Amino acid sequence: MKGLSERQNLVLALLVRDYIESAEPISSGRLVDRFQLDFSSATVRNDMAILEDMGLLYQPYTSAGRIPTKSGYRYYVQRLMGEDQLPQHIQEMIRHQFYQARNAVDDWLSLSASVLAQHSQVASIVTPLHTDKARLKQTALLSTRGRQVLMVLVLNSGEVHQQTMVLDETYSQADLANFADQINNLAGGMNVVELSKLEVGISQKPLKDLLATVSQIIAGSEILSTGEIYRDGLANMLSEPEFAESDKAKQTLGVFEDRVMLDDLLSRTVFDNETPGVHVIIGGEDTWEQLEDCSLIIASYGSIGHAMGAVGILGPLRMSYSRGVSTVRFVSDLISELISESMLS
Amino acid sequence: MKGLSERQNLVLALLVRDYIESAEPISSGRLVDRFQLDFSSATVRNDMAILEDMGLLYQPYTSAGRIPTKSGYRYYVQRLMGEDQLPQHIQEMIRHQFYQARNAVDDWLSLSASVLAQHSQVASIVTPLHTDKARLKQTALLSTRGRQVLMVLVLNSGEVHQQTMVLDETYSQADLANFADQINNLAGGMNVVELSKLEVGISQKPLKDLLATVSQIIAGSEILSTGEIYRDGLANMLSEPEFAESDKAKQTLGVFEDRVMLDDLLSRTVFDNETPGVHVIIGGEDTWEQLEDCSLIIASYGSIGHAMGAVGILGPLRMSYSRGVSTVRFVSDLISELISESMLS
DNA sequence: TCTTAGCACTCTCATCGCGAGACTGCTAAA
DNA sequence: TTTAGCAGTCTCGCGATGAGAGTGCTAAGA
Repeated sequence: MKGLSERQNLVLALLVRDYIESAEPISSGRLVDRFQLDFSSATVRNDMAILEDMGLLYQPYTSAGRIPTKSGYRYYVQRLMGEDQLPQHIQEMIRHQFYQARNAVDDWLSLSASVLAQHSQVASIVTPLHTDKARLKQTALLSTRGRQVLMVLVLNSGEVHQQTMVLDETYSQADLANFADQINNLAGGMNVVELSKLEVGISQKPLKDLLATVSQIIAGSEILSTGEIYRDGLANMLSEPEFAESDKAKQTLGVFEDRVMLDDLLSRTVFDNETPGVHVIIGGEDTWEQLEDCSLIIASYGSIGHAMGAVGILGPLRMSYSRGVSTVRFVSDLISELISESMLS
Repeated sequence: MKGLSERQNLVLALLVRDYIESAEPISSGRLVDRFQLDFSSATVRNDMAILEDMGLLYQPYTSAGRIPTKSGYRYYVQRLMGEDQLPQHIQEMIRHQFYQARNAVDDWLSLSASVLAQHSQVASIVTPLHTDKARLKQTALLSTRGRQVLMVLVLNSGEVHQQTMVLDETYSQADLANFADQINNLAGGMNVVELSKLEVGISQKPLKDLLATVSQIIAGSEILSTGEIYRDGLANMLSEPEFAESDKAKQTLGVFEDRVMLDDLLSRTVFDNETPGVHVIIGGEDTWEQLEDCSLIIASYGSIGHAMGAVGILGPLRMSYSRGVSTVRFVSDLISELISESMLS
């Protein structure tokens, strides 16, 4: 992969950019024309042949223009693509939208999905907050109806969970407040493992059940696949010409609905990686077959040790990577910022 | 629309059923063959010609078989289609899935979306609970971090809302519990209008802000377009042959993402109608253009006066209406039942 | 050694024509 | 009122054809 000349890099970069715009195989002549190159189409043709030998380009058939291969895109993203920042006025606009939203994580996330879809013109995916090692911070119990109570937990990450449960008998709100206090004193600051040890020693009737529910909720919060995934912009993606045959469209749609795959993918990339920042996954990188014809640009938000989640976009191989990367980076940074602000205040 | 003979009704019914299965124009001969009719294809041809004159069928081109028109489907659904119950063992299976889920409305709804998609083989839509006239039942305040507190409201419908807010100074959990008590005493049982009157008379610093937030949340809960809409099974729908050209697919996908339209549609049908039960909307019924090539089967769940929402499925015109209606009916009844059980217990 | 002009060659794509096949509509008889 | 028979019509698939686009190669020039 070494030894691409300056000019070959230029040819590859221009070809990728042109193809991303036009969605048609790019010919040597067209490249020279459009970009006013000061060398001839024959020269470009020679370079193209070399790039093809290296597996960066291919021809859909003899004597057609060239199209980037997955490796071609990867090379482009890693070495040739300059990342352009999102224009200042668009940044302002997005910030404004976020500040107008209610001060709630859920709203931010669904807004993120819609912002990403709109500015990248492809489909977006946003996973909810998820805590690595959840510890109980605060408990509340509210009577709702008869023996049914609502338990609300705040975790140390700031994440909030709620669950209704039915107790053995009817208690007054004062009793419930008392139970909540006891739980906070007994179990405050504990994680799942510590909770399960604690449970063994408790046998009083309502408290035992309540603690069981607490630890069930906290355990549940540690599983990645919790909560709804926010999605938007599917229609954007389907309007791309590569999804004209509905086979591909269907396959890609499947990805969108396949939580198991998404979870696997996220935990193997954004969450499992030392290098933070934006990840670009091109054509499934030979690991996820269903993603063969798609690229994914994802980043985590939140902070390690506290609650985390992922935001990203899903588009055809032929998507605007520079735009995508800058949009995803901006949005993930923005949410992280908002969340940490809301935690500190 | 009067005066269809017994045999013409039969021909129409068989044709619709056959077309729903095969997705191909149905010829007179085929009908006689497949259903062992004891009259000839020429007779069927005559009846078909009459049905076509009445606008119930049409030919895509001269000397092709026939396809039902929207009116044809409507006639079929209203008069000819017997509704078959979901088979007993499938009912059991679905019930089982629901009882295994956590006892939380959110989980039931996302499960409903997946069940509907799976059993109807088209796409499903489930809107969250929504209260008609929300009244405050119970409040809790939990300190999360510094001056930030989490407010949790239970409405008389059983619906739960939460919102974080930042107070003017830091209060202890005991103070907060005290504030919550005050709010419950002052504002318990009130709706938005009453709350806004109450607010005028209050000027103590934290209480005033807290009450403002309460009424903001309750007001928010009265707007239909609140909370995530659960969706599933898009891939199912795209695999139908009518969505082979991606134009239609894209249009239909748009419907899926267009909350405004969905809200309009739901409020004009399920929510605004005296007749409860399952509604079938065929081809947008000349009101919603985007739905021209789709049918929608929807029903409300919950109960009038308490919290309500809608469940439904979205498929091509050529979908199995009998299956769809019975599935939607079963699921909506089941959720209603579960919700009212969870309220009473 | 690198670049470029020129040219033959290849492959796609749109178009056309044609024949087979599928159904219908009509007519006339039962 | 139903039915058999038949002519007529329209789609669809197939193969041929020709234009156009773009390449690879060769040989000359820098």
